[in-house]
Amino acid sequence: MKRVTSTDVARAAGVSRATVSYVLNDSPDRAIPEATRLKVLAAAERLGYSPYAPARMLRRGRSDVVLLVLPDRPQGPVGHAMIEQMAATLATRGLTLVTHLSTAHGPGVWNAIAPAAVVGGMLFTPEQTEDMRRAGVGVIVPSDEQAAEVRRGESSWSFRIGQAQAAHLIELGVHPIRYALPDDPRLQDLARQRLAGARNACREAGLPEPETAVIPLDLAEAARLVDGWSGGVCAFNDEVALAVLGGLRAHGLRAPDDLAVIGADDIPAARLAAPPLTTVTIDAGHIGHNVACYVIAALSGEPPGPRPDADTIRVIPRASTR
Amino acid sequence: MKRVTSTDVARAAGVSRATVSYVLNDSPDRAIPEATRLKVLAAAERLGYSPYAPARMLRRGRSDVVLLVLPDRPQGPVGHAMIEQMAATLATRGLTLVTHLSTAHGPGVWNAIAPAAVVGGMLFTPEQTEDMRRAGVGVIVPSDEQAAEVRRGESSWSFRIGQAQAAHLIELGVHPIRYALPDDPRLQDLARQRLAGARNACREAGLPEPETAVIPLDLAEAARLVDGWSGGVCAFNDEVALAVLGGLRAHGLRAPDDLAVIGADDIPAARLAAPPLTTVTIDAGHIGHNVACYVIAALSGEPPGPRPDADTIRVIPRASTR
DNA sequence: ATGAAAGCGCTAACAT
DNA sequence: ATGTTAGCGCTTTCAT
Repeated sequence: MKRVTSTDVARAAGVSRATVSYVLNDSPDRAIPEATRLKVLAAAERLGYSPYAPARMLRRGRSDVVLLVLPDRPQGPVGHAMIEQMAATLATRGLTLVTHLSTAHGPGVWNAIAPAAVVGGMLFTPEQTEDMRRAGVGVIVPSDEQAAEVRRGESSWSFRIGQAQAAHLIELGVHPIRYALPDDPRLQDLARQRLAGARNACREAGLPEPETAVIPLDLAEAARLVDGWSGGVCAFNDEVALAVLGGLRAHGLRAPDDLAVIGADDIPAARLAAPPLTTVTIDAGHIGHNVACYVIAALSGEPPGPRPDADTIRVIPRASTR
Repeated sequence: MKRVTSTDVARAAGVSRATVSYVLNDSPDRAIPEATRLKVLAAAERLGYSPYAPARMLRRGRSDVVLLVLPDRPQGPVGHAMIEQMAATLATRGLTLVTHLSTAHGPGVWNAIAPAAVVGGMLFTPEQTEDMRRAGVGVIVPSDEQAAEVRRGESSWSFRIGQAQAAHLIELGVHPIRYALPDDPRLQDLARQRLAGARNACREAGLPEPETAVIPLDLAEAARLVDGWSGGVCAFNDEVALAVLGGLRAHGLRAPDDLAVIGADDIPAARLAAPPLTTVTIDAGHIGHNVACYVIAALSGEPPGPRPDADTIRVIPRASTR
């Protein structure tokens, strides 16, 4: 299978390679008569020509690819919607989004695809950042400053999810408040951030720190662990919340009377649980769009736009609280 | 931010660019004395050199990137494990896996990254295949023959999942058997295949075709729709199954006594449901590994290996049947 | 209005 | 054992 090059198109159209390039990129300040234009376009179409990306990149010194590096954990519907919206927004500027799981097999992906920008679904190590810089990546998200904010626990969406959960329980006057952690090692980073948010909400309300417990996704174990609990519990996510609900059921108890339970992420199973699970959700599309806009701005050297609004997080009250 | 090139390394090491290239790719049948080798390696390390992918691709005429194109629907834990394992296996051969959502914003991704192979999480249109060929993609999965098999409903894993569900119910002597479909439009293709598998199992057992019903992920709706059902139901996936279970509960009925329910995918919520949900699961790691091996073989021009074994699909019996 | 030619960074065939 | 050199396919400056 031989590659069709711009030379082929030039020959077929009876013009030079330069002219082909001008037409196909419709270069500004270039006067091409309609006749030639059409000839070239027709030839390109007929031959099924598409410029070879590596050569184009090499010459122009930049790429139209944005790389999203995801942490090694399944993306639920939220993550999916985020990626989808991000890709859509980037596409409006001719940018293509590809993703990669960050299990770090082999060396950095950025070397393999030389993207214009890299967006992290998590924080990067300084070595990684350095490596990306050397690979010629122009824009890195989160930037050093953004990463620092997250590390200080001031800004991440995860933090605010934890906050919203606890705030909801506090508003309901539930007490004491506990925090149920996942046992999956891949979720520990996220859990730390969400927990920090919940702690913060308690502190601000003048309440004691929530007690924490690791709840595996196993009915028998969960039942054992929730024995004697009362008040309310913020679960790391909906799955952990379902485990708590199940543990409760095993004792013949139920939410919210015996224990108020709030989850996070609003997975489909949440609304179908017994009882339906109160949860916290995040406007994934909005976030995806925002990130994409940030990348686009940064790539064109513009100053970073305003921070995304705070109203992307919402409690969805259902029967497991209230 | 200036790019570090092999010229810089050559200068720093006091050798030619060719030597640098030889050392870094440790080219076979090239005798490089240890002394030079170390000098070059040290210089490269110190300067933080990494070869520029586009230039390398241009010269070698091939890429080390494999592109996985996913259909526009959230990947559960199964999809995630599959991708993860596939990436791991590919990495052992120096191949990097990147993924892309196939919502077809803009033109094909393959033009943007010129991958060595493209693997589809779904079928490609003939136009897409043609486009990929022209973009120089060497290996395409599914191949035309594989795609034809899937279209004939003979081979896809989805088909076999449906089959396994119905077979389990049949073995239990449950009757009649229904099939519960999802209402998410993004799942219709998959649903068709799984349903076909269930139909096939019924036919082979000499049973009538299962009646179908679309069950939205909403308790009230589900309750209305399952009213009067008896026997057993194969749900498209665990979420639909949870809706059925919820609908049953609303009538004060329960599985398996009033209706046997079997799901698919074994999402975490399945084992936490009331009652715990019988489901069908697939050995994602095994599949990911197989696909990767197929790609590796095809890239080296070898004949395609043997078909993956059939034992990657398993019923996990829990309380909602039996 | 169009073409000729240089060169992006890299590898590999061919010297030396 | 190492260096010289010719492109890979593309865009773009400069000439015509």
